[in-house]
Amino acid sequence: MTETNDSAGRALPSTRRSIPIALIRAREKVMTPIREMLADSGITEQQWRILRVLEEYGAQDASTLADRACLLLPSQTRIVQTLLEKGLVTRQADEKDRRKQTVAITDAGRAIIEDKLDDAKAIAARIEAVIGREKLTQLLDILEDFQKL
Amino acid sequence: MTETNDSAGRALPSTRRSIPIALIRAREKVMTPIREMLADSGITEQQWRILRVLEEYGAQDASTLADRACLLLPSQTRIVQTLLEKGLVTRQADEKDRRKQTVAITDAGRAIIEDKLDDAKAIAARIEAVIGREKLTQLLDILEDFQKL
DNA sequence: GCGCAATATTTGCTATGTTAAATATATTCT
DNA sequence: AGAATATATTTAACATAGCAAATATTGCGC
Repeated sequence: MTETNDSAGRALPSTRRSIPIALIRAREKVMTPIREMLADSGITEQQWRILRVLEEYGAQDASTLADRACLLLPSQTRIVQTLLEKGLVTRQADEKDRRKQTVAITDAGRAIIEDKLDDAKAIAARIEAVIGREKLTQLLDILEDFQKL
Repeated sequence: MTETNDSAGRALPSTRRSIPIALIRAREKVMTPIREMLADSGITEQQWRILRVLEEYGAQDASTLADRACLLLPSQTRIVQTLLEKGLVTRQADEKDRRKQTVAITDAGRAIIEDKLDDAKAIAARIEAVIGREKLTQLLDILEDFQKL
């Protein structure tokens, strides 16, 4: 028996089959065209995520937004600040609980999403064409399992 | 027909089934215990990747190292600089082509890997226990397909 | 109703990610 | 050989990631 990668062995699995590295590599490939798409709008990937979540779910407090956009709260705070300066979102304290900040997308923000809609869909379609719808579904399901960790 | 997520429709797929977001979320879950493992060594996740690659493949030039550790060259440069200061790697210009920088791990660097070996393997084992070996293999295979993008 | 623990968000600091420009060395072409 | 070009790496500049500490409110218990 060849024993190249026994988890009880002395060595760690090869970095070629490392889950963390594989996740980064795949993500890098997926994001490259998305960043290109956003470049001429002066919008970053994370700013785009926040706009998308706000459009999809409507106005919401900072914590919920950070969770949905998959950002840490400190990052979210700063990104929302730059989006405020760009006039793409609004932010105001909750009436009932003033600790909470409610963030909402503006028409200008919606306009950016609208503007990139076709490009974004083309990118998604290309991914599906290359990977295949079935594998993408499998992938999403497996990735969801990681939340159990 | 319900038409919740038609790629020819008006809207983008829900952020809940977004590949980029799913990849980040999964990665975050995987990395949390690894960061904890490394915290007391004062080593970051990326520094750990560089050490691991150097140990696995031996001394190599900067570009190869960056590619294998899945880092952009500018990041790699800075990280190697801090690893140099910590005495965990060495760096010297290639004799034949002085543009190239050859990076190698030191004994002190190897000692850190050695030190974390059991922890790292325990983390890997836990992931395999939760996700299952078969799904992990599927995952790695699907993620590899993304390189075709 | 005041003091105090709990909650929600922001700030500060260091390390990376990302892109573009700068450096340094090699190679090619004439 | 010398200029132009190509390659390898580093720097610079700005945005985000991640962690710890600071702020601001709220809710609770006495």
